[in-house]
Amino acid sequence: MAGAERLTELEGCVLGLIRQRGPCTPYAIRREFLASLTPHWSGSAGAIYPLIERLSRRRLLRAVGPTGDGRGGRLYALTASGRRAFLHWLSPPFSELTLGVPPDPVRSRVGFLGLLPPPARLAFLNEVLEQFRRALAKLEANLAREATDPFERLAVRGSYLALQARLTWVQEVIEALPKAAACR
Amino acid sequence: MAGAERLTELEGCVLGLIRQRGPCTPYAIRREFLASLTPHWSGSAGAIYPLIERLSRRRLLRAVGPTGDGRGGRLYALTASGRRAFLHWLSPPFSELTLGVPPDPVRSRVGFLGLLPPPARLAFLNEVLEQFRRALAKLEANLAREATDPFERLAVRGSYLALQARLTWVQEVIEALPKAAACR
DNA sequence: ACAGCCATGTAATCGGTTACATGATTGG
DNA sequence: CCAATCATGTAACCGATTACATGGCTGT
Repeated sequence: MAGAERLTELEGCVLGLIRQRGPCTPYAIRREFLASLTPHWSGSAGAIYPLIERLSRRRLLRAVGPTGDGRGGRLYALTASGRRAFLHWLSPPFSELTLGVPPDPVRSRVGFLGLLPPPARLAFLNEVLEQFRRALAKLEANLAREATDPFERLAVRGSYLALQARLTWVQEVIEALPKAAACR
Repeated sequence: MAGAERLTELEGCVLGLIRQRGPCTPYAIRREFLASLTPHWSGSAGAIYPLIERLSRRRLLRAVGPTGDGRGGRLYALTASGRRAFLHWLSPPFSELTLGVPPDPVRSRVGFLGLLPPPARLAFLNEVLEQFRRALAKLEANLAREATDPFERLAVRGSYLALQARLTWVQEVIEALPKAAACR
């Protein structure tokens, strides 16, 4: 059973994108990440091209033809075992890392807020609040505009709700600020 | 200006922990991550010991004495520039990566849910739902029990709300399932 | 005393980032 | 036609992971 090792999160996403969109060039994949709503993956060439190469050597991807634009690029598609590997990545059971509370750099910092001089705490929180509001507005616009795949839409809705939850939480922290300062 | 390069997320957290708890051994730091509510950092020895070493060479940490347990371990504390670097990490302005929507492997997968055979979709979502409920209960217990630093508490509250938001979102996805299946 | 855990590391590997190189394509 | 951008890569680096090695401490 070839290529049966587990997939990275990024590898799973790339397989999924190619499966959804049909045969793709590496660059088309890159663009998805470059335009992505979450900044977590840079979509750097140094990530994508070697990844495609890797998955090709594992026979999960296969070049299925030239792009035709004279740049020597090629279209890649999933093989049968690629489809299997993708479905396996997509389906339960999931690891703790998949299901657990995702990391949030703002949350980490709030945990250390007591180490900031009290006046700076409110400044921190207000700054975060404003940025969150801005991001939320952008997401709203995005949700209103695009008519994509219903599940992609639901995923975007997920980031919207996540961001909204973070926002109300920050408001809660602001309100708790005097009390927190007192009990230090 | 020595050691003025940016800190990793993990480096920032380690500095913060040592600042909060006072002089620490590397292993004490490891335990924090091993017991952490979010599984994102493993707290592996191979991450922590070299990190402490790195920050020491950058003069952000300094060994301030032996542990006294005869194992040759040492207690580390922040230097003056360590405190500066930490405050800089902790304060605005923040990068896009810090403020943006954090990654969520479940969310990624939901975006590809249309590629799963329809009966498997509900199974996926129910599994996630159950796991989230379980995790939520654990977090509740944790919030009820521990009387820690108020800001750490608020951070835990943040993960609670994040998890809760994910849960209600999954329920929303379940309800949207028939409609989504129809419009494929 | 000895088994098992605590604590401190090290080595190999791996996936992703930044930065660079190169040629094709396109717009003014 | 020439500059800017598109597209395809490659090289060096870097931080974190897993797995391993070693030795002190502790409970029975």
